[in-house]
Amino acid sequence: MDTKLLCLGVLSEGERSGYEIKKLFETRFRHFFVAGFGSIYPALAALAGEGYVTARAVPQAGRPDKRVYSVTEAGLDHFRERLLATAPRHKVRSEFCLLMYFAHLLPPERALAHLDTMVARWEEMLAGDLGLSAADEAALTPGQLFDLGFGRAVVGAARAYCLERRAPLAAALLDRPRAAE
Amino acid sequence: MDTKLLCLGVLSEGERSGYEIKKLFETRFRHFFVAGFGSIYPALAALAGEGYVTARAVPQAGRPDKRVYSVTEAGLDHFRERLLATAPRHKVRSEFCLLMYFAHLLPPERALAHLDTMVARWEEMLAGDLGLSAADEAALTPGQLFDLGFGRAVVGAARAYCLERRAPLAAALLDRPRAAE
DNA sequence: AGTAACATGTAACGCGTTACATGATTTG
DNA sequence: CAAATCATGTAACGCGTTACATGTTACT
Repeated sequence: MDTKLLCLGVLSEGERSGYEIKKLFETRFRHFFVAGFGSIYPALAALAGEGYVTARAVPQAGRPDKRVYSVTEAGLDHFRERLLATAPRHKVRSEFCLLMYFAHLLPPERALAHLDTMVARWEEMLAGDLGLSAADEAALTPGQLFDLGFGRAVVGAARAYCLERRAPLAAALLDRPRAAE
Repeated sequence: MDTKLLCLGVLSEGERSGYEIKKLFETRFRHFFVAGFGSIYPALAALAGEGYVTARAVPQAGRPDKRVYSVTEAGLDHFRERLLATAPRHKVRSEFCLLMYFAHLLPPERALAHLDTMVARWEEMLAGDLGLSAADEAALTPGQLFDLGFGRAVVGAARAYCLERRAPLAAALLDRPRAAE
């Protein structure tokens, strides 16, 4: 279970609640990892059951209690071991590419709208979590910095390619609109 | 089930056996979709059960029979409908980025080896399926051409970034090797 | 002699996604 | 007044991965 591993990893940087971990996933890891509450909460419960993390209830004014998790020594050891045993994979699953591949079966304006949607999403990412200032970057570990740059490079390339190819693609699709239904 | 959808898609370009579809996935779709036999064969069986494809046994000399599938009219309609209902998502799941993020918990040479592994894999892709000649490209639909370029742009950017950042990363990791165990 | 390629399938397991369930406070 | 945010969890379903099962031909 990868979610368990990543939870352990972020907890190695400091104690956090499940909700906070989710937020962190949405910012720092957004460009290479996604997990919902339905994965995170059970993962934390399992880690606690295995003795890799401990939970502490933190009461809050007018809010439900937070369950704040901390990694144990056994947890840190386990995390390092698992890291050493992890193979470097990098997998992409893209419905966007699928849609583009079969663009000739779609109304042209639909295909172009999909393209614009993706460009907008990528620009959001670049302006948001991937767009930190130089000052913020000074506080990062070499690895975190590497990941940040990697995200920028890859997402930036996707965006640039789509913008560059939009006009030629539009022309080609409108040239022979084989399937406007 | 996405595998079903993609199988239907490739069959819309012509009849093929499950084995051939797998080969096609490994070449044309490698950079944005992965599926094994364990997904493809059941997917084809399900599509046949729904009447979206028909199967035909092709005897072969000294080999087991091929089951060659063809898409039906209902199948083509269904495919177009499903395409129209598909949202453009683009998801990355990367153990490589995870490893880099926590590189400070790894022996530096291990982190760099992972990086080299990925560069080699990406170069293989660029030289292989993504590296067609201009003559081959003329035969592609606009969408196929777009995907090919997209793959080149994104994979190329990942490769270039890793090569560019290798030396600075190595220096930073060796500067304070916090966890050579 | 051994490995890779050709060829099809089943079954179990793991894991993630989605929907459901609940409830207070803050912001627009 | 509605929507978003904070906050935690369960359960079912879907789907993919992996391992198992079998057998021939061609190449090294």
